[in-house]
Amino acid sequence: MLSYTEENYLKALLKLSFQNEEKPEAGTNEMAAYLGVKPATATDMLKKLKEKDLVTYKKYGKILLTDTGKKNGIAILRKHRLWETFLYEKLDFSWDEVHEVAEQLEHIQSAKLVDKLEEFLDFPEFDPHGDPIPKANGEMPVIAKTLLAELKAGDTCSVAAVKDTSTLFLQYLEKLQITIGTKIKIIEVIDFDGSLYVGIAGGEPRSVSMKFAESLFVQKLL
Amino acid sequence: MLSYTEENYLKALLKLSFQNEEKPEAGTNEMAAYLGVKPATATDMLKKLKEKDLVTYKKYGKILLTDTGKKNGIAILRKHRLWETFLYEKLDFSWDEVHEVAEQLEHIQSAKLVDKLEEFLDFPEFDPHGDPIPKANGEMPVIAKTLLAELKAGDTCSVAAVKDTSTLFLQYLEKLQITIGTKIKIIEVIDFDGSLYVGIAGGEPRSVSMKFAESLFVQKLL
DNA sequence: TATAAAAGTTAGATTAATCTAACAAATATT
DNA sequence: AATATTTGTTAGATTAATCTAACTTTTATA
Repeated sequence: MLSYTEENYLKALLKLSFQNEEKPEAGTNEMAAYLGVKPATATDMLKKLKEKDLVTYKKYGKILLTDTGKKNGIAILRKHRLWETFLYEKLDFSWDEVHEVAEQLEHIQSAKLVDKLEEFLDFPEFDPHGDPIPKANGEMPVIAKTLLAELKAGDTCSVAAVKDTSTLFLQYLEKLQITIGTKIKIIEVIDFDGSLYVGIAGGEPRSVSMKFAESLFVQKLL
Repeated sequence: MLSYTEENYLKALLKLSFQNEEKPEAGTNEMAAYLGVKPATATDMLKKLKEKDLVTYKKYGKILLTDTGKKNGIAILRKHRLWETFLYEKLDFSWDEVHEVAEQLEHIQSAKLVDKLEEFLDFPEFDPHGDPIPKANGEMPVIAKTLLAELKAGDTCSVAAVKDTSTLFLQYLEKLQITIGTKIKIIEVIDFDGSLYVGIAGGEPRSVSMKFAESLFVQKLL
């Protein structure tokens, strides 16, 4: 049985492994920063996780999840995203409110609960932020991720997921009435600062910053 | 902010206060036994709870919840019973499965979650075991509790709640197809051993033990 | 390549919750 | 009332997760 804290470390390592496609390994400081603890604390926990065969790592080396570690991490991610979906769809939580509560709910231990919840939600494939929800067997659709910033003038796309899940960004999206599935047309790319002039769901054209365009995953439409 | 453990102590004290109507105060050993810890541990925690003004107690004296302590305890009970209702009604958990998971869910911190959950469940008044669910303001219907064992031959009643919530008893009830609201008619009281000869929902008459009759709360019907 | 900077580790301390063993107080019994 | 039993407390230790401060290793840079 994993402790609440151990689970958080595994989830963090999994998330970090997603962040840098090429290299799924993480560093102690990186991990500590992600979890909001000091590096010394992370080192200690790493030893424990290694003892339990959840990570491979040696002193001053990189950290990598073992198969078991990854399996556990994915199970937690699955719970997190199912709960987010529940909060958003059934309890009318807003986009930016779901995360904090799901952080707690993801640690509830009950295999039956997770599976029943999934069934109750009618086997959703994506959470409210557009991220894929792992299946009970650990499978997880890998989606080609295109940033809005990668598109060119004339392209049209549909919002697929948010890269930045900060409250500030999510609330800004809500204000712009952008949600998963919203259509965006790139009218012009401003080379000077990388900002885009876009049409959102056929509305009045407006400008969005490069930072904005790099925080949104989209699916290019024909 | 209360810790997970502190919350459990408050809930235990509240439950114990319900158990003995007349005297709502509890003893150290009683409380330790209820929580499955050693008396020494309970004493330590008591000091902490006193420090936080959640209980009144002095050395070798009885333990009593303060108003704040009671308010907190009721809030936890409210969450517990709402979650039990959710599991039972929405996720098809059985009577005897809900408790264990609700024990975990009751510690999730989010006022919004509780209130939204209550709304989602359409403001239920009783949980699956027939116990009243406290309202957001702490109000809780106090129901006159009659034991099945108190009735006489010829009486008819409707099952109101279970006193014993052990898995064994709940599964036995399920086997007998007894649930909240089931009608029971007392055909005969066997003075020899206190057992009852009863008709359950108009079915074949059968005998139930005194222990059984003392584990079920009912509402007498005219 | 030598050194400075960054990254990571160790040692020692702290806090919360728990335990055991020994002791003290209150209650019950003869 | 004296004593035995039950009930409750204290002291000291343990474990998990965290910290700070000092130290070590690796990596980057002049």
